[in-house]
Amino acid sequence: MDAREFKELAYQEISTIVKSISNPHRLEIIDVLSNGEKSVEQIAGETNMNIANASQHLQTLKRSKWVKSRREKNFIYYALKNQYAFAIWKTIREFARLQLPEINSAVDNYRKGIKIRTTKFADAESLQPYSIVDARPMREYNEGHLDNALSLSSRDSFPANRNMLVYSRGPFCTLADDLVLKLKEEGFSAYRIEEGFRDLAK
Amino acid sequence: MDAREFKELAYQEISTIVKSISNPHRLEIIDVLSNGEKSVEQIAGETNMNIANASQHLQTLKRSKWVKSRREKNFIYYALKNQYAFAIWKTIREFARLQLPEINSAVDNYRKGIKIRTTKFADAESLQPYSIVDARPMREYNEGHLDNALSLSSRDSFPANRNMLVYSRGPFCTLADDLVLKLKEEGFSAYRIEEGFRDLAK
DNA sequence: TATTTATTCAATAACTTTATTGAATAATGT
DNA sequence: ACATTATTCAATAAAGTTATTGAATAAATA
Repeated sequence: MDAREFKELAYQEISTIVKSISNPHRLEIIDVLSNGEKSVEQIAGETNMNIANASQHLQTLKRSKWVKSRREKNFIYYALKNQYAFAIWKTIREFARLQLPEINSAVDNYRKGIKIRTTKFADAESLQPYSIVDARPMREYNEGHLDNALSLSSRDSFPANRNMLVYSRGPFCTLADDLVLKLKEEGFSAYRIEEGFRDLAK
Repeated sequence: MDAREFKELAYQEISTIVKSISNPHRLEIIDVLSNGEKSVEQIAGETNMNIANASQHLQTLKRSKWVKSRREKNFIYYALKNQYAFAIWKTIREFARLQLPEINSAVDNYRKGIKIRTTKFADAESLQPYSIVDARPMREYNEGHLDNALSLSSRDSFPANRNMLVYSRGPFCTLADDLVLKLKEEGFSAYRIEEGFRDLAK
C-alpha cells in the first residue's frame, strides 16, 4: 500500500461516517434520538416519514455506528450509539447556525409568527418568579429532566402568577412552542427556553 | 410556516453544511488547509486531483462557509474559514477512528509496512534524549511550529546520538513518514509522532 | 396453527453528485 | 495589444442516493 492508497482509504472511511449524517431526515433522527430511544414507528411519526423510509435511514445510521438498536417484544428500539454522537450533532448544529444566519432567522421568524417569547436559559433570572416546565412526553421526562422541572403529568396543578419557562428537545423541537401557546390561552405568562434538554443537562 | 415546514427548513440547511464535507476529497482538502492557506494548484497537487476538479470541490466548500479565498497576483489562495472548521474536522476524525477500528488498523499497517516506529507525543519522555523535527514545508513551519522543533532548513545540522521525533500535518499525512525513512537511511534513530501540528499546537 | 403487528428487504424511477473535458475569464508580464 | 498563467465555467456521462411500493420476515397473541 503506497502513501496515496493509504490516504484514500483513510479519507474514504471517514467520509462514510459523514455521509450518513449528510441528509436532513437522518439529522432529524439523530436530534430526536438525542432525547432517548424510540421505536421505528415512533421515529417515523416524529419525523413525518413513512415507515419503510425511516427504517432505511435508521439502517444507514446503524451501519456507520451513529445508532444502536435492541429488540423488545416485536418493537425495535433505536438509540444513539454513545455520547459523542450527540456531541458531534450539537457542534455541527452550532457551526451551521454560525455560518448560515438564515437558520437563526427561520427560528426567530417561526416563533415570532406564532407570537411566543423566548429566552436563553442563562437569561432566566430576570424572569423571576418562574417555574421550569418540561414539554416532552413523560417517558423522556422520566429518563432525565432539569432540576425542579415540572412535567406534563402535573399539568392541572401548574402554579399561577409566575412565568412558566418551557423547554423540550432542542432549538428545532416544537413541543415547547405548542405548550407555550396552550399555557397562554389558559392565562399563564409563558416563555420558550431556546435550548433543549440535552443542551442544558448535567 | 407550520411546524413541519420550519423543521424541514432547519434540517435541510444544516444538511447542506454536512453534505459539503461528506466527500473524501473535500475532507482531505480540509485536512491540508488546516495547516495553512494554499493555492488551487497546490491543493490539487497535494490531494492528487486535477485542477478543475479541485476547484469545483473548493467552491463547494466555500459556498457552505468551510473555507474562504483571497486573490494575490493571479493565484487564489484558499484557507479554512475559522477555528471551528478545524475543530469539527478533528472531532469527526476522532469519532470515526473510534467507531471504525479499520481506520486505525490501516494507519498501523501502513506504518508497519514501511517499518517505522511511532509514538504519541504524550509518551515522548521515554525516548529522551530527543529532538523534535517538523517535516512540513518551510512555509507552514514559519507560520507556526512546536516549541524547539527543528525545521527542514536545518536538515544538514541535525544533532546525532539522539532520537529524532518527527511530526507533520496530521495522522494521515505522510510527510513525517517520508522524513523518518530518510533519517533512518542516514543512520539516525527516528520515530514518527502520531499527531499533527494542529493537534498539538497551543 | 393462524393471525396480527412491527420491521426489513428488494426493486425501481427520479434525482443528485462527481470526474472529465475543453472553452472562457481575469490578472500578469512582454 | 498579445501571450502566458491560474482558475473557473459549462456540458455531460457515469455513479450514487432517495422515496415509494409491495412482498417477506419474525415475534407475539389468539
